[in-house]
Amino acid sequence: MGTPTMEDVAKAAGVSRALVSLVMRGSDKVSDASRERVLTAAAELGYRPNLAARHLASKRSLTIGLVLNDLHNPFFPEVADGVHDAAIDAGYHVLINSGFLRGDLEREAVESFIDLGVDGVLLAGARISSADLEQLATRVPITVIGRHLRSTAVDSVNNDDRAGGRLATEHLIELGHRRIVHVDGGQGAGSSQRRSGYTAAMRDHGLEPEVISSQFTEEAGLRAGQRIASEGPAPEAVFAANDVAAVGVLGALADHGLRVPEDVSVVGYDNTSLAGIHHISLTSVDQDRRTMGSLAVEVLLERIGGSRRGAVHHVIAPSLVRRATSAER
Amino acid sequence: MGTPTMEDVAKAAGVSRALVSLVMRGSDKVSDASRERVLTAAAELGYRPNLAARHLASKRSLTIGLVLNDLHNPFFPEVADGVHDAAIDAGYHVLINSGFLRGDLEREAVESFIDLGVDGVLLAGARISSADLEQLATRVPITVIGRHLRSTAVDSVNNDDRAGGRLATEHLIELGHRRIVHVDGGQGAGSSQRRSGYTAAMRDHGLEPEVISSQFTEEAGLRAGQRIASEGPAPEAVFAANDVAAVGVLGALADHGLRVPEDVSVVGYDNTSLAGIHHISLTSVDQDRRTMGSLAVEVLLERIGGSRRGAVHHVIAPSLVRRATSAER
DNA sequence: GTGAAAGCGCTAACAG
DNA sequence: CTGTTAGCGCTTTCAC
Repeated sequence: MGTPTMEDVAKAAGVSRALVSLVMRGSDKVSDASRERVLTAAAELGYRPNLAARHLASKRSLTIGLVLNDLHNPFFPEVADGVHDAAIDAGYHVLINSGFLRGDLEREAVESFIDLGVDGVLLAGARISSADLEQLATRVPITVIGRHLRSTAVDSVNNDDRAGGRLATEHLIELGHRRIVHVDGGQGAGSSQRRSGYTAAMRDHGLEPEVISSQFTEEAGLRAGQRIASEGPAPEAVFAANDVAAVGVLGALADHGLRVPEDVSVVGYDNTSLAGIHHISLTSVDQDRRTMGSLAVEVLLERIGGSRRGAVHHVIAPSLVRRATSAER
Repeated sequence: MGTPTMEDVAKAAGVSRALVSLVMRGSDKVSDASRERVLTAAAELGYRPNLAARHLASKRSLTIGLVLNDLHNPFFPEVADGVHDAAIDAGYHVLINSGFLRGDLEREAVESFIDLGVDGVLLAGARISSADLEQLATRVPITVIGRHLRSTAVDSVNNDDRAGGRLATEHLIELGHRRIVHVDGGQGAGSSQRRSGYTAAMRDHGLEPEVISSQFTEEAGLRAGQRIASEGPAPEAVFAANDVAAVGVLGALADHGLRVPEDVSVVGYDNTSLAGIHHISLTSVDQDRRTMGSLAVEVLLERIGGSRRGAVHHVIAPSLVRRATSAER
């Protein structure tokens, strides 16, 4: 007879189906004796509630969808850890989808989460357009992690990328560097703020900003590094918009015989596990990803629960972690 | 009136609900005129089929669940890429869950996928017990990636870890090394086969195997490396059971002033993106993760479709990728 | 506390 | 080709 249903459990326990439903949902309007009977009957039959049916009837799924922009960037797994912790605590399940670095696929991922009936969606490192985001937010509560928003419909949790960009740049300036090139993150989340923090810090110190357009991937960092190393004299320092790109830059510099940090200092962003690897030991701007993930869940659940109307935008302060790739001139 | 339902579309298009259902499922038993009417009505209303309802009624969800053992290990995202490609081609959605390196959590992840009603489950790098696996397989089709199985109920796609272990070891032997230590992967998937390949190769060449028990994490590799570097004279070479652990070993060796490959050669396993990073340039055993992911989807869909009864266990050949961490003695 | 009845939005025969 | 009729397994009033 296939997998047991609530009906089967009710029959086995000698009660009505509605009573079983109450027990399964942990209601306190059930006598201990009945609860006991139902629970043992359910255990004996190996009964498990059918989520699709529950969801169809109740309009809630106790599930949130998490869209990660790029599974290959170690930044995201750590966000996912924080999300999981907080979600489990709140009794929610988490389902993950990858955006494969593409805004259109992110949109699709969100849509399939909506079709699936999740109660809310978390977007990490989102590259999706603001217009799409606003539109999707009319259909499901959305919180974005790691991207700046001034939306009234979508909540966000982020670090202060502008301050982080400034932090990295001023660190290099303090070390005595004057010609500092920024390898930016293109359309990536937070990229323009990091760039603007860099530019502002340079100007403040009477230095000329020099930006190379790039992407949040090692591949793109490598290409940027090759340009830096081959076109004219090498700069004194490079600030890459994230760790993954910084690693690409490091590789290109090494290929061209440039020593780090003796010839060129390099700073990254995110302080991912990559930066901590002994052989890389990359100076990087840290944002507490785990906390951001947990905070995002809280914010999302507030909106799902309807305990808040307006949007909230959390911004946490980044900090600089000094390692071996940056040194005095 | 909330989100539009099939009923609304039928009304707007002036047809029956069943006809709308046929159109939505892409049936060819519909006149072009009707199809057109239905499609435009659906588009105007912004109608999207409710997956929970569809699933409840049809017993199929066109969704497969992918459980990744550890989001932090770059091995898994690449498997996920292969899985996604093949699944999309077949018209299936993929949902991801992390096992957080724990067998019990993997089990839970599978169970929640079952509750959700996925058509099949893919387990990558599974650490779950065989007994649990067999039990779960009675409830949903399961294919395991990267673990050796002799099950008749669960399919698997794997590389030949024993051959890979031998490959790595013989590479080091050919380079003239005699004292080669193996840092193993503990309970990790494929670990015991890699170890046995190592042991067999050593014995074949009249060498004494030396195994240090460890894990598939950088942290564990670091500890193993510290033991190797501090207890007595350093070995001539180390074969670590995966890249992540190898990176830990590299860090520990460097901390102790040992040069790689001048003092010690190091080989990893998986040939992940980590191994290719310029500053690491780790010699490693490659297994084509992307292909494994795609193949696993094919195998799973065969079973879901019922086109095969018995279990199938694919084994692909690994290959060695030589880089800078291994050199002649 | 407990049971009966209605229905969530969709698919799946089965007639016409 | 199109419409009718039953449910899928669960939640949710609403009486008892």
